[in-house]
Amino acid sequence: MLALHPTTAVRPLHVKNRFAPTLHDVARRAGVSTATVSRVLNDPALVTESTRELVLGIVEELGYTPHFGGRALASNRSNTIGAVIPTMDNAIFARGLQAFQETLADAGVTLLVASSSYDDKREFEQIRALVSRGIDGLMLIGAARPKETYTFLDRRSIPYVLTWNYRPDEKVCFVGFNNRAAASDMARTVIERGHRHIAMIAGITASNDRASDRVEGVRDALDEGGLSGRDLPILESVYSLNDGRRACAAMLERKPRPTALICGNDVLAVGAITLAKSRGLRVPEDISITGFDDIELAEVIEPGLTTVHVPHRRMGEAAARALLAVLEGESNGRGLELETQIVMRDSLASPS
Amino acid sequence: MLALHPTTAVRPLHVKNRFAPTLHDVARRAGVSTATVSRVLNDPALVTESTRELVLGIVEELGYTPHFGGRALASNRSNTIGAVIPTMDNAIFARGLQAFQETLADAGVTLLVASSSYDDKREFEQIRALVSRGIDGLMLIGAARPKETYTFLDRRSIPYVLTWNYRPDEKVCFVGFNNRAAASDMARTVIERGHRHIAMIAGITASNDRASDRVEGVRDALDEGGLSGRDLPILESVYSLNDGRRACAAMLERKPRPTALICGNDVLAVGAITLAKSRGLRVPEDISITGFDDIELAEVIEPGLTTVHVPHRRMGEAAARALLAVLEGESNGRGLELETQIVMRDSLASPS
DNA sequence: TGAGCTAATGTAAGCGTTTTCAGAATTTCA
DNA sequence: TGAAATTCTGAAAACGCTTACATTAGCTCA
Repeated sequence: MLALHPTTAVRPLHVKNRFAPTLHDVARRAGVSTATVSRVLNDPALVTESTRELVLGIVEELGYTPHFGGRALASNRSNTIGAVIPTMDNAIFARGLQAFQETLADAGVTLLVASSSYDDKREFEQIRALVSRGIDGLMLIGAARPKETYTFLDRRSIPYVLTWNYRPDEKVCFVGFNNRAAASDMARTVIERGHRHIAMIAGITASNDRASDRVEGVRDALDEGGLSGRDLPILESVYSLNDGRRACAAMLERKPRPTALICGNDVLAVGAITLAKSRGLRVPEDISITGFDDIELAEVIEPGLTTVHVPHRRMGEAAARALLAVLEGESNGRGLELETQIVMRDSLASPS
Repeated sequence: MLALHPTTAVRPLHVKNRFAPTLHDVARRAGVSTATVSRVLNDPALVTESTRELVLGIVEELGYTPHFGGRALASNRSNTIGAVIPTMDNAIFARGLQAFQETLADAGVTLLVASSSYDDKREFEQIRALVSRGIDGLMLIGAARPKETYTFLDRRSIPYVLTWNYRPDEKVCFVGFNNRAAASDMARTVIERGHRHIAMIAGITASNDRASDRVEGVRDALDEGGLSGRDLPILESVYSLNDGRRACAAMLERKPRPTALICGNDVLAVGAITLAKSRGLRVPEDISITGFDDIELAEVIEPGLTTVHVPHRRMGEAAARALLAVLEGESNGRGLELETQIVMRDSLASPS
């Protein structure tokens, strides 16, 4: 057997489902055919009330649960939708995903979640795993991934929705918000406050269109405001408080010191705020700091974080509905753009 | 590349999907039998090198992915483990779950996640859905659920692990920490600081053994410290900042006003801190507040939250390993108790 | 009454895999 | 060299379910 994966090579010893009753068991016990039992379960209207009750009783008594494999095989339908997110350990995805799942559950559709650890190859593997499980549709985060991934999906004709971003000019089905425009708005607000020395701490932009679009958005605003977008000092940083602190520390070394720090997400911004304060700087008097996402942290930190509010729950719901519509055959597959909103708290002010 | 274009995307409900290549397609193209292709994929050593390479080439060329349903049906095995958590939108579960999934992925096992919205019935439904998908094992949060759920799992002989709690005297397989003892430690620490007027804001204890064990732990410590555990003022509250604020406001009305507020989790504690501050109280000088979990928020709030640190990632990993061990038949199914630790920050001090 | 409906149920053919068993090809060794 | 042992490979039978089609039962109405 495979030496590479010794753990999987060893087959489970216990004999599974030895006691799992089958459709056939139910049918025999009820004295009807398997077809009838199947109908009771899938399309009860086709069956007389008395038979239905009889069968349901037996189902209950035996604790019967349909075997998904058999069902998927026979019907080529799974009532299942998949989602691949970069990581579960991130408040941003969690909220939207929870809403996505709730909307799906209300429609009787099961959600399977997998995570890619921000790795294109891993994402592809996970997509394959989901597809092989017969998912009827797929939700993905953002648009940046290898062409092969899309080719695979198209070849299998799996409908998919891209979320957490919206790009007006692309033909893919986005259900999300315009990261570039939103970041641009935020930067414009900063510029309007009178800041001229602006720096940015961005998320990692490789394979991450949300992060890179936010960078572009900030550059757009700078250019527009008569500052050079190309010369914007940028540091890319992993999504964690400590990395936000580190990046902020580096930015504070610059001469002249930036009077405003635009951060690619709230976690980085909060990290930056805590570092600035620990260095004896007052926020926003000595340095303004802005975020993006509006997670819980933004409201709790002192000073309150001025940031871009993203309607995560609404986005999750809308993505679910878009996918459900396609499955019902009642969608033209057009996407949906959601509005973001700048939340003014206390971390942004005019430079003194 | 219209993702949701109806003509290509919608699989008419009764028409078989003509796009996915099957084992048979691969076999025919390679000029071998389906048995050989299956062997190439599952047990390559059984096949001559030349045949193997030929087949693998075709697999690649066709973009073949085995159909999970067929496989599950034929082999009665799925290399899949399920998890049902109360909600995805909660930092506490997210971190442990991510670690759980990573450990599983390293072993070539897929994780299916479902969420129950803290509802016993819904949890049972989700478990059924997972079981019908042929999961080989299951992870659940806590121990409090109807007997029927356990009966069902036992009848199906699905091995399961209970996490986020550990109860020394029960013979179920727990991989977690002793909530009761940890809460007791925290309360003892508070008492040792000299507090006599202590109140508690707990999570909702119904169907939630973590929350109720924490309450019991605090009561234990009070009794032990010569204060009456039975008389502990308690408010139960949903997991959210605002509900924490509301509960704290109510507690501040009490005469005499508590000098210490023990909270069942960090979110409630942070909510309580922000409310206390907004009422002009100083924390910890006027009122001490403690939490439980040690999420990111605890480190960022001012003052830093004194709380119980839970090794979420280690717990997720350990739970995964425990389950994997059972699947390989090399485990007696005994659990594992992890240590928690009190993290002293600044929100706890002696009463003035 | 019975022809002609409709409604309810049954029969049986797959769906895509794995796996047992048997046969073919190759190697070994007396 | 030929029989026996050893590899490979293929045919075909499951696995649990859905569903097209066939059949039967229960009506209506002339």
